[in-house]
Amino acid sequence: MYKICLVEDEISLNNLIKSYMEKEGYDVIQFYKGNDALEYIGKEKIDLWVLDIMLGDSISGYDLIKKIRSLDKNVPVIFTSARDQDLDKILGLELGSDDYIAKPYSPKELMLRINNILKRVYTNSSKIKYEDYEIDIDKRIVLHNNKEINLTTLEFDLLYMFLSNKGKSYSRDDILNVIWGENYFGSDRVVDDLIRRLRKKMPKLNINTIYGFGYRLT
Amino acid sequence: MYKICLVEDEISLNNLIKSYMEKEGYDVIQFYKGNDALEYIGKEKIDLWVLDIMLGDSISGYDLIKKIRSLDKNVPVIFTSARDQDLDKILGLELGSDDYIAKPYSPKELMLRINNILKRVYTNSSKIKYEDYEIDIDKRIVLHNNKEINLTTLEFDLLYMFLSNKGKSYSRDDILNVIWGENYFGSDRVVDDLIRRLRKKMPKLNINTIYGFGYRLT
DNA sequence: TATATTTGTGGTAATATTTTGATAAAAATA
DNA sequence: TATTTTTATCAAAATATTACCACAAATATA
Repeated sequence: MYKICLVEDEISLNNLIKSYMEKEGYDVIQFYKGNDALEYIGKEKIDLWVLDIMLGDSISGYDLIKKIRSLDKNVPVIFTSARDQDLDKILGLELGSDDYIAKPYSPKELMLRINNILKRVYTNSSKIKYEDYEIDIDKRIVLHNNKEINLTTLEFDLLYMFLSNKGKSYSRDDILNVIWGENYFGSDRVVDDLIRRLRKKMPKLNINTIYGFGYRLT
Repeated sequence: MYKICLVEDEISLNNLIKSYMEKEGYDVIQFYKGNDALEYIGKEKIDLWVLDIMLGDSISGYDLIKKIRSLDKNVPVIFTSARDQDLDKILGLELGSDDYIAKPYSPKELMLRINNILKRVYTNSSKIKYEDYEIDIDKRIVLHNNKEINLTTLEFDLLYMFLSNKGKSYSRDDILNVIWGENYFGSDRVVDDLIRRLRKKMPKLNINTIYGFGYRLT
C-alpha cells in the first residue's frame, strides 16, 4: 500500500482529496501547515508527496521540497498551485519533480496523475530492446522470451555501457574505467572474462572483438 | 540550440515533457494531433522527433515516420508507446539512429535519452568522409557503400594518422613513432607492409609514395 | 557463521596479426 | 644504359592477442 503525504492549507480541499485517496486505497498523511510537514519529513518513508506551493504560512512548498530532496533525490512529488509563475519556478529548480497541476483542478484529474506516477515510478520503467532481449535499465533485469536472464552487477554494467552507445568501440582501458573505476590496477584480462561471461549468458548479443584494441556491440 | 518536435496526444504529459525540454534549453514544437504534425513535417528543420505511436487520431506515429523519412533519412526519432507490439513493429521497419521508450516512462529517463542522442548524432559526430569511404573514429569502423571494411588496429591507426592531417608527408620514422611508439626498434620495413595492407583493403585511398622519404595521403 | 554467488587469476589452446626475409619492380643516379 | 637504391609484394614464421576453463579469492546472503 502506497503512503502519500498531502500538504494543503485549504482545509476543505485537503479533506476532499484525502477521502479520494483513501477510496483508491492509499495510506494518507495530511498536513494543513507547512511547519508541521517540515518537521515530519524524514520520519517515515513516503512514496509520493502532493505539495501546495503557497501554504499561507512562513513555510512554502519550496522549503519542503528542499528538505525532501536533501534526504531522497528520487521520490516523486506533485506540485499544485494557482499561479503559473510558481510552477515555472518549481520546474526551474527541480528535475526530480514528476508532475504539477494547476489549481483549480478536479480531484479526479489529480487522482489520475497520482495513479500514473506511482505506476511509472514503482512498477514500470524504461526498457531497451535488442534482438530478442528486453533490458530494463531501472530494474536491472534482462528478459529473453519473457524469461529472466540473471546477470551479475558487472555483467549488467557492461551490457549497459554497450547499449548506451551502440556501435562505439571501447578499448580495454575504457571498459576498465567505466566498470571497475579509475583506481583499479589489476590485470586487464578481467575484461576478457567478463566479455566471455556476458556472451555466454546472452549469445545473441553481437559483441565484436577488435583485435589489439577492445570490443564493441553492433 | 536544438529544435525538438514533440507529438503526443495526452495533453498533460505533452506539456510536462515540453517544460522539461525547455528547461534543458531546447526549442520545442509541440503537437497534440497527428494531423497537425503531419502537415508540419518539412516546414522547418527539426533536430529530433519524439513521437507517440498511438495518437488517438486517424494519423499514427507510423504515418509520421514515413513522411519524415521520405524527407530525411537520418534525423533521430524517439518513439514512445504503451504497447510492446508497437515497439516490435517499429523495430521491424526502422533502421535509423532511433530509440524507443515504453510508456509510462519517467521524464528524466526521456531527457537522458534525448541528451545522449543529440550528443551522439550532432556534436560527437566523429565521422570523416573520404571518397566513397565513411570513417567513424569512435566506432573504429570504415564503411564503403554501407559495407564494413575490416581493418586491424595498426591499419586503422595508420588511416587515422593520415586523415587527421590530410596532405601531410610522413617519414618512416614519423610513422613508426605514431603507430608503433617511441620504443620500437625493429626494422622500418614494417611500414611498407602496413601501407601495402591498407592500400589493398582501401584501394581508393590515395597514398603517395615519396621516394627516399615516406608517404602521404592526398 | 556457514553457504552461495560473484569476481579475479593463471595457464593453455585457439586465432589473428605482424614481422621477416626473399625476390621482383620501380625510381634515381651516373 | 647499367648500376644502385629504394619500394612493392608475398607467404611463411614469429609474435601478440584473445577465448576458454577451472579453481581460488572475495563478496554477498542466509
